Amino acid sequence: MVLDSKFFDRCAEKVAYDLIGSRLNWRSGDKSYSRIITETEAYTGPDDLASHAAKGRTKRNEPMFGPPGIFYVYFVYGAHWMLNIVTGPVEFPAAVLIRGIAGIQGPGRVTKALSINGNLNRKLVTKKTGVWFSKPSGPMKHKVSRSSRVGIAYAGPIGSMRPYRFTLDLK
DNA sequence: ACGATGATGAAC
DNA sequence: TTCATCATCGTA
Repeated sequence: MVLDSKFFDRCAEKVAYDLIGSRLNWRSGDKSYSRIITETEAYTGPDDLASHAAKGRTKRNEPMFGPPGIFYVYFVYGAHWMLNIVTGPVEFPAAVLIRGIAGIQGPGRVTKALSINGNLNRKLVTKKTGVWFSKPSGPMKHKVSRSSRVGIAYAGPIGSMRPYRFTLDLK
């Protein structure tokens, strides 16, 4: 089943957890591709010191304040595009970063593999857009691990501590 | 372990 | 307009 705005209209932490084991789908030309999501991170609101939203509303983070189910794509380190999906509720700045899918580890590598760039920013997550998420309707049998987030030392010891990184546990 | 690389946000 | 910083990655 394709994940719609309703799925993303929940807190980022839950969405990030549920996305593990779900599928990231994309279209390239006339072909479609699909891979299991293996790593995500939640950025949970204005009080989350690791989040861009901790600085308030800016031109860059504007999409985070938008409706759940739109993409937040931004450029870092002069080299890499980061793929995020905004979570609910509307006007509450939160999002989930896609850090890895099967066979591709690292947020910059994911966007590179999918040829994702700023063009996707603010777009709604639908099949029509060309990048979407899906999940089997039955129960999934996998284990999810939690840990602290990567590359956010600027958030300080307290902000960095939150276990908002989710990974698929290979048994 | 470290430099590349350019947009971003805050300061001046 | 300048400056430090950055939700990273490839190379060493």
